[in-house]
Amino acid sequence: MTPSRNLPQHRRLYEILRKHITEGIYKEGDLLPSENELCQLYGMTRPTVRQSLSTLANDGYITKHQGKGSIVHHLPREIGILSVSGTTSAVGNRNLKTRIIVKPVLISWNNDFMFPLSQLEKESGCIYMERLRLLDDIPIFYDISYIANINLPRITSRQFENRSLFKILREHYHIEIKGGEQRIKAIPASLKTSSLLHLKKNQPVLHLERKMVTNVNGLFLYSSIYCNTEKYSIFGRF
Amino acid sequence: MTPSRNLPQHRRLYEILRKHITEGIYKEGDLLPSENELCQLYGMTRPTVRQSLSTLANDGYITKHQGKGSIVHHLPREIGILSVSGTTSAVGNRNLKTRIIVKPVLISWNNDFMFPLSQLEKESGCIYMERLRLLDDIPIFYDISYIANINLPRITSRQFENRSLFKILREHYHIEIKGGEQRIKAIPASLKTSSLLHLKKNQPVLHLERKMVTNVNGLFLYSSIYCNTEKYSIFGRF
DNA sequence: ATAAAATACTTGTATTTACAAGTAAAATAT
DNA sequence: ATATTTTACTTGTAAATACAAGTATTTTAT
Repeated sequence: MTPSRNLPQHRRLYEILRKHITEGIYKEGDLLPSENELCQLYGMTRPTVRQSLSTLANDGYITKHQGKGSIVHHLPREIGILSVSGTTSAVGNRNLKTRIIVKPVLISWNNDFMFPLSQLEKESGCIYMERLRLLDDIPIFYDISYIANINLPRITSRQFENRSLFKILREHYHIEIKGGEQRIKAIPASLKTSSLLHLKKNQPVLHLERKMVTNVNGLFLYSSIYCNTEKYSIFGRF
Repeated sequence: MTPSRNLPQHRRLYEILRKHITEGIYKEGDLLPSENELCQLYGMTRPTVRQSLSTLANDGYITKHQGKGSIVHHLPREIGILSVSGTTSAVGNRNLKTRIIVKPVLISWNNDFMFPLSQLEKESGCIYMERLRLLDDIPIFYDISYIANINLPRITSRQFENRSLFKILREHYHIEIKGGEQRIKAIPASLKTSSLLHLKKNQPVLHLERKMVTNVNGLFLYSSIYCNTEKYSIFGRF
């Protein structure tokens, strides 16, 4: 069930603390146990514990302060790697729904795909899907996903409603997103995007093209995302 | 001159390698010297060297591959922390200019500033400036900067033309950007932004609101950036 | 009561040592 | 010649140890 076995120790502790933070066991502004306490608690040495904390800090879950401790933040990191933050009110317990526009189907790659593809990817074909994601019943993201069909049995027949694509890839295929790159533009809404996102034609829309690197060698996830940023902003740390 | 003295060793090596990468001594795709070679070259032990490389990897300058080595990338991290990548052609030797719209002046903070401010910041007043940044003579960024006036003597009289604000802060005040957060939206261009960015009114513009954390406790940099993304995209790694 | 100094914490830096695991090239056997 | 195995590299993980430096509290002196 849990993917916690046969992981390196520092990674195990990272996952434990990350879970505790995202589940709210540690709250915004709380101090994490000190490094020495974590050593005792989990039977590790300080360099190992420090490696976990260092990764957490890099991922924005904590900030470390010499002489003081590690302070918890748990704002971002929802909805895939993207996160939204309300411009008017706080985020709060968001009511997020996913609606499938085009169910996962196997197609061949477009010739002028937004990112260069490897030979293996081209030969494998492409799993294509379109989803609309709503926050409090307001359409926020129109998301077109592309995945190379490399060792993903039965993926086209899975249920994606109200479930994160990333969660499914993680739980069923042990695929983790390690990072990636993206290009961001502001463009006028096309007829299709404007109708899906409940906007007028030519209203500004945020367009992201992203390539995500996974823990599986040669397997990347691609997506083209159109965002309605009228009421919400894209939030990010760097 | 060089700020390399009395830095920790791992930081020193980080700065050296970063410089070599950005100056093109190591080229895209090159392998960095192995960890053991770097140990010998710079008289450090492997954990120290590994810490430098780990930071470089986190910052996107290299990717590490077990059994192979560390591969150099030197795309991003220009123009402040932002970076652009051409949508039509490659980036190449970009011809970047900065034009001052409003010279640095000391003002008081706006009451409904885009980020919450500390008491110290409010009391210190605000150094305000507006700049326009052009790539190949095309206006790309209209950049409004806000800095709390905390220990920054003579900053309002400095030359900012064609020089990065970050470089000046780094060289003259030893201020380094450690990270930050940002909100991104697509909005219609106002009259002012459209004229500055050579766009028609109501054309889509990318709007960033960012808060940057520095190595100086309590000192943050804020900026509101309007981007013309007609020909260029914002590029980022995550 | 107030201010200064000592203290007990915290994280930061750095060395040394050892073995595991992935990669690529060289040596060997077929 | 080709395939296989070995070898020599690379980075990854992990422990044990030591001291430096920043922070906050407690104690002490005024």
